[in-house]
Amino acid sequence: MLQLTRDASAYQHRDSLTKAYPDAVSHEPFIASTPARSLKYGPHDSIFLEGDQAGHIYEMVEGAVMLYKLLPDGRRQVVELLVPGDLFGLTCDEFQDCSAEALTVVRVRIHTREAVERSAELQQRLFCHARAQMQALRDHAVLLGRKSAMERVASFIERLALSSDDDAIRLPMTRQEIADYLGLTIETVSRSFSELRRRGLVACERQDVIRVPDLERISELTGAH
Amino acid sequence: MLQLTRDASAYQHRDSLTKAYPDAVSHEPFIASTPARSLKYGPHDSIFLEGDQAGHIYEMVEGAVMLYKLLPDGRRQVVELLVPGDLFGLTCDEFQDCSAEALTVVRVRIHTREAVERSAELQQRLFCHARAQMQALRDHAVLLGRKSAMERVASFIERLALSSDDDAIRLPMTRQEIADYLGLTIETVSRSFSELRRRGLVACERQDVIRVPDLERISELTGAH
DNA sequence: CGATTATTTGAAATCGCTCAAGTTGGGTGG
DNA sequence: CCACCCAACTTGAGCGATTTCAAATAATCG
Repeated sequence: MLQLTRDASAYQHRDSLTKAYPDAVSHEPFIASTPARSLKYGPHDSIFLEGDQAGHIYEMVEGAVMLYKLLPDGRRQVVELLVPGDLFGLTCDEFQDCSAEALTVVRVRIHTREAVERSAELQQRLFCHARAQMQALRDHAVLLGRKSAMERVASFIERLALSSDDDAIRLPMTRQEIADYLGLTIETVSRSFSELRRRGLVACERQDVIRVPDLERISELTGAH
Repeated sequence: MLQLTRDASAYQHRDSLTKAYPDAVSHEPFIASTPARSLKYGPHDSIFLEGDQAGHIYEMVEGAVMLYKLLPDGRRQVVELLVPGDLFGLTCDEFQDCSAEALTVVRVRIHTREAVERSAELQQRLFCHARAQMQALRDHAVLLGRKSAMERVASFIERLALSSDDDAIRLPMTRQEIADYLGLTIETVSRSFSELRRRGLVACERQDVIRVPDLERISELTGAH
């Protein structure tokens, strides 16, 4: 039976957004019992689009995926970043309410609705997962509604750094994708990174690999401390 | 068993944010089977605070509630508006991740976690409800991250108007609360309303009651059409 | 190595914010 | 019932953070 226990563990293993290099971050299957189909995507591959028939449940095994929505004039807002262990694609509706695109090489396992309906344990984890994602969305609403550009970028780096076990943090997204996630323009994101570099708070090895010598000083800039 | 069916009905009855006057919008119990405790709050009463022990599940029966988060320096972001039929207060964690405050006179029914764990039908509705709230949060992320001030206000009015059966729409929130919901300042919200009034797109009877003669023209301003 | 794309930087414009008065309106008590 | 009061709202002026527009530079991939 679905237990509404105080268990955040289902959302703890947020790792591979951050791995310096996306070498096989394997992840034990979320849904062990099912003969699930496995799929692989390359960077920038579309997984599904807003409005698509919502068929099954995707379980992240490796890589990073973004969920985004578009306005008719082309403005884009990235609403979620997904890493191994995360689930997505499940709606109560008939259709997807946002689009999903692979940021890196991505492996997902695909489960049918029926498989989910059969497994009580799965339902519980699914539910807790939804709650955790909701918490993340609320935090993101605070970021989008109330934080300055620098605070947004610092929050983003802090999140990556916290979930990284490596010293070098790989940015899984282009500047444009980061901008669309943080509700900024690409130029503002770039300027914020430059400013942090100038201040010695981040070091860039390559465009997409950064080092954070002192995470504490980044955290002070997030607005949440 | 928890059915992951394509059923958005659990989230359809968004009504009383909009009733011109909050006269007893009664709502059939979401959870019929439980001997649930009922509670009443007045406008601006706090229901719980971020960090409070997360005990039970609240079911909205009457009125409107806002969920919000604060940054340490006092900046506030309203992350959700709740109306009869909505559920809140349920976390996977031990603690509330945001605060809840009554906007109007509010009646809620309170259920224990145990009661929820006993009812399969309830779990399903709870789950679908969480999905629907998530969709709302994603839409709100688009608003906060990508829409102009006028587009935000128009989106807000459109939402109220769509869920209103009356011609007169009662704003259940002060300008400050609207501002904190839309990620703006109180002055910007006020100026946007004035601009809409000047253009004849809304008429104000009182500060907190407006009329929308032509909803179509408001919709054109939301950025989503 | 060259072409192409992504990123950075600069300068100017703009939208929304801040600060500072006014104004309105609803409620209260005389 | 009216005058007053207080809080909520509106309006104005100036400022500033972020965007926009335009190049320049750097990185990536054949």
